[in-house]
Amino acid sequence: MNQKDKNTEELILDAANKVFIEKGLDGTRMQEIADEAKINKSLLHYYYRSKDKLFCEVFNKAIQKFLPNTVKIFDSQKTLFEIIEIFIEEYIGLLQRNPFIPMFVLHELGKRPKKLSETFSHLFGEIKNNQLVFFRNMVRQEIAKGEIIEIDPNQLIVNIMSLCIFPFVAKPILQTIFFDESSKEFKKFIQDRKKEVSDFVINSIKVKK
Amino acid sequence: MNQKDKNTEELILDAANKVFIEKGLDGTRMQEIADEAKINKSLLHYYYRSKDKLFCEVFNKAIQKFLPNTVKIFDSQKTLFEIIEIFIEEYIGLLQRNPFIPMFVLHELGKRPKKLSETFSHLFGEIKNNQLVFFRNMVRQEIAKGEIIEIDPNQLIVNIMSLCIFPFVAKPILQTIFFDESSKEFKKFIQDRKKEVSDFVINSIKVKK
DNA sequence: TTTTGGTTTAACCATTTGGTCAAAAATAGA
DNA sequence: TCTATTTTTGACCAAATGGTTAAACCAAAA
Repeated sequence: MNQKDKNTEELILDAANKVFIEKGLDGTRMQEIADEAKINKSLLHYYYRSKDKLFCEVFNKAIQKFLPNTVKIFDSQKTLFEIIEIFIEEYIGLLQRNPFIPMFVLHELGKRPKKLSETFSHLFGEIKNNQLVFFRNMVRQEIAKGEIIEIDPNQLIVNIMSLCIFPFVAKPILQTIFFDESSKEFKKFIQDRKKEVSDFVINSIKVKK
Repeated sequence: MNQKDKNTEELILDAANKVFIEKGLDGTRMQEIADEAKINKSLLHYYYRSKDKLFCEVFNKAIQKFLPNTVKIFDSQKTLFEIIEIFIEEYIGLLQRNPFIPMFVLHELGKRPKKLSETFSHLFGEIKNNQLVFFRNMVRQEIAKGEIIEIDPNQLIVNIMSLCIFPFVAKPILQTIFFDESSKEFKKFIQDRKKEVSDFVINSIKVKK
């Protein structure tokens, strides 16, 4: 759908998405969203009532993208290593397409952890009770089979998430220190990580026979 | 030095430190800093001229804490594995004592990458030209000696930094999903990571003979 | 005690900001 | 075409915000 064909409501949401994710809730001015959408500021309130309501729409979309959608990947037919490989490749790919979402979501959650955690608890619940349980069981099975070393499944999951997400959160500092501000080299570095991280993790937990 | 014995200038800096790091530049009100320091708002301008100047003082202190001080650790007498072990233990310890610094520094850098990167380029330069060179050479030597597997030193460094820093940036979401909002369990999880991350990294790169 | 210097305060200011409202414009239905 | 409904606009508002200033305060020197 072309930007021109979209109705005002969608134009606003797109603009709000861009500005909020770039500048955060506190750093965003309603006027700036209106300018970005090329519409009158009053329309923001006409369609979304308040800044906070509009923010919630944006945050909701963002956190749904950010939370890994593992339903398709977590498949009992695949080995643990296959699952890890596919997950890392797909999740880094998702972040390549949405590089600012991690900082946006994590920063807003950090500023208002209680309120936002409660509002979106249903999303976390689904992960906690389904996806995490599946993965933890799989890890424990592989440990029992002697395929991987003893490791706390939670630590393993956080390790994998850290390795995928952190470079996007730290992009400016990494680009300065490692790549002399070259965003091209940084992008290549990220692209390489799809394989690097996968190898790094599997190499660490695999039992060599 | 007791808080009561400090002079106004220090009281302000302490208060600014707390509020800025908690709420970020945009989320911070000058009045809130004054309240925190229990002094009149005009004194903020009397001692620090403007919000931006005060912010710079706070950010400068924060980024200096955040950038790993490896001078003492990077010692040619130690093995690479020793260096990695000590670094991870000490750096996670530093973050335990300053848990909000990573999000603060990375978020502000993300919002104004050009301005802040330029202002603090001297700090980055020192790391780039000394500490990183030392570590990269050490990694290449160990690869040549067959002690560790082939790996891009930059990827290894980013892996280590990711594993140390990310849990602090993602604290609220991790605490919700993994530990049912129990900050006690989260703290134990972090404490355990001092050894977990170290093992995870070394296990991944060590050549088994 | 008086003077002098830095320090602290309250009142004040200009601008910004989220938000409202009534009227105008556009659209759809009869 | 005329009417009813929805959409859009610009003027406006109250509160908040960073910042200024003149006067008050206070401790130390003369």
